[in-house]
Amino acid sequence: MHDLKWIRDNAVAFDAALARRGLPPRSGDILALDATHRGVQTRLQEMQAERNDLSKQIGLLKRQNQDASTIMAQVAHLKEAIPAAEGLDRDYAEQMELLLAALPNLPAADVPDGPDESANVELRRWGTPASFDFPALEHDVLGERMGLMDFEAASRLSGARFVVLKGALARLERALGQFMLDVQTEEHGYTEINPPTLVKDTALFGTGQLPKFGDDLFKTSTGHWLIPTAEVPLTNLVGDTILEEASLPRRLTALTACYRSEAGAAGKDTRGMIRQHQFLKVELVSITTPDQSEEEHERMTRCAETLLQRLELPYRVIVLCTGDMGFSARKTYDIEVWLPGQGRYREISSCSNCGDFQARRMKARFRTAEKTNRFVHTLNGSGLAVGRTLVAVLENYQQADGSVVVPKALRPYMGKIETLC
RNA sequence: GGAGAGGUGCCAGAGUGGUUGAAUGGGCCGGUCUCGAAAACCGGAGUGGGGGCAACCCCACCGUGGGUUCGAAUCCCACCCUCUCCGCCA
Repeated sequence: MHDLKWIRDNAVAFDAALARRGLPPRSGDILALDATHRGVQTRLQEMQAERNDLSKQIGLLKRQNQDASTIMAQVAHLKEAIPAAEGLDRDYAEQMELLLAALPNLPAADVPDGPDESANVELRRWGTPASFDFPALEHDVLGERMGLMDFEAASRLSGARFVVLKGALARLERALGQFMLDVQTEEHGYTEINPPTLVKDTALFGTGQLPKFGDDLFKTSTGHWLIPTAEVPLTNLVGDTILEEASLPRRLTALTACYRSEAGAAGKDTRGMIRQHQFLKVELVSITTPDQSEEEHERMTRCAETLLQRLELPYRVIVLCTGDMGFSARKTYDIEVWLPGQGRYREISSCSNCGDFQARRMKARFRTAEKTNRFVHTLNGSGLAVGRTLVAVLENYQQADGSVVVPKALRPYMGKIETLC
């Protein structure tokens, strides 16, 4: 949600920032509506003040058992005017809300401009893609050959874009989740949360999925939504609260199932378990002061990278250009892991700084030393999508005979299993 | 799912349709006292919005949204949420 006051004072900058997102200028519409709204508001408030004043006089007279009919006649003309003005006021406020809620966050100054993913900029690489002396296979081929990954069964149960994992492979996914959570909580200071995965629409509004992107979500017959990411419950945890500045940053993590309808992804990644309706993800969320937010963004990204380094999976980090960023983000780093079977890097984690965009929507403030309340900054990122990490492990650790070696970092979680075959 | 109780400020907890933005207690901030602290006493303090260079003025807010009224925390309706009991259930 945008700050209307800021737009009033920075209309040109606002439109310029929208332009970087490929959007037409909106400050004209917004400020015109704002002026009209404030005019109505002023008139309404004047009438309310008059009514309050006269009503007080009526109260005084009545208590003294005197006749108040003269004053009551004076106030009569407001009887229609005030409700009418109130209605207008509400309408304009609602229009403004719709107008602002539909606009995405403004990109940070150092985000590269560009229309789509082709303009993203690679920042760094870690690790060297292994060269196999045999043709590398894709994860789904490996998994099915081992009899540990069953897409047919999944489609009988649930249709397309689901998978059944079995035996050692199911355990490997569990091991990955445990490993990631342990590193983030024990080494990086994140507090583990086990949140609901069904939420109300207010929560989705707070993080920006609603009102615009409901099509991407699953909704239950009870009106609940299945979360597309644990960012939703984790971030909304601080919604409608005032935090003490000293308690920031707050770092939260959760391992949850995530659900996405993939409505706009028809035909994309239909094979394998790259793009599923349901997947596990370890999410990281930080709630910070504005001062801390940029540094925290870098830190969070490193926290996610650490996992790939421990797993010895080659990756690269890119910064998304203005045209490729999500709705709520002002800056986003994607971490892409190397997939030998596909012969390319593939997104495995996305770390976004949302500034105070979400905080304004869900009213998350902090109290400063001067005792004024300001909106917090929220940052969120996956501390890795577990399913895609599983894919990366399979493809990077595959052997000539089609078996897969368990990465060292996961051994403690795998019991006696050292190889999947 | 059935029955009941309730949602008021940082917390607890009053509140008769009319100077109630809201008693009281705790906590918090400032001060007096003290070498310092505690205790005691005095004082201060909500959030958002509109206007003004400013002192300051005005409006709204007692779960949410409507309604009745000159006037609503208080009365009416709907919804949401919480708690207790019963039923069902992993």
